[in-house]
Amino acid sequence: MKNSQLYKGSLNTIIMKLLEEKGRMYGYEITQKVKEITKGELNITEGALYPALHKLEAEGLLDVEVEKVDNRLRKYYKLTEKGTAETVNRLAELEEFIKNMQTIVNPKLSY
Amino acid sequence: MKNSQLYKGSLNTIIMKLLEEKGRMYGYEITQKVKEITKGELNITEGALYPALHKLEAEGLLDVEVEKVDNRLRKYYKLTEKGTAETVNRLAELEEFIKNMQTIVNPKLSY
DNA sequence: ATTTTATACATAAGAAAATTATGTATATTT
DNA sequence: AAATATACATAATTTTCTTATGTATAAAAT
Repeated sequence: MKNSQLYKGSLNTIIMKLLEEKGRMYGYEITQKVKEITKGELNITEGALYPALHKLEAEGLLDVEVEKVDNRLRKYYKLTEKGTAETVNRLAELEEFIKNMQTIVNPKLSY
Repeated sequence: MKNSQLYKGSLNTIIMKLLEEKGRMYGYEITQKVKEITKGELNITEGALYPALHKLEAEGLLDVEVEKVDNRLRKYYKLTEKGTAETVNRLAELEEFIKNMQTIVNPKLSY
């Protein structure tokens, strides 16, 4: 894994944003999608992903539906109403975060 | 503290970038500068800052000079040669990270 | 035909990085 | 005189992740 520690704390936001966009996804699908989007730069580990999904579900932000496809189990996750509302906040936070970090990296461009 | 969890993992990069820019800074000054830059959004806690500075120093990325100003102690930190070189890498990682996160938030703008 | 890789879930042990709480001390403001 | 600001520090705990391991089926490669 060549993930820099910068990604720490961003996993929940990433999951929620993808679910907002795609409607529903299963765990493995999320890891592949993120790998694709980041051109292989961010590889979400299973040890991080599954506990994160379980926690979001426990918090009432995600709903899960189990399906069997090709004789293999899939757990499809989607945002609850509460999760959808919270996603708005998380994305606003992310945009602020990006803006702030850009200001730190390149203070000249910030006005 | 209203810090979102997104900032987790970015403290070292923030410290190093500020030191690259200002030459040398002391701990408290760093917290104030970051608060100013982010318009109060990011408040670095002392419990995070001081251990981080000590670790960067132990890794040979920072040098420290103790000074007494107005009868109060200040520990001025600056990048070592190794630290300056490493800062280049960290900033490149940060730019990649920001790019990737932007792609996730706004997939339409990414091509 | 058998081994490896891919798909698909899960959890436990440990590490890393933060929060929260607490402590010391001086200077300034209310 | 009390509260806030400046300036450092660390210990206990929590959060989040990595690493390692486990189960099981399907597809691809040797």
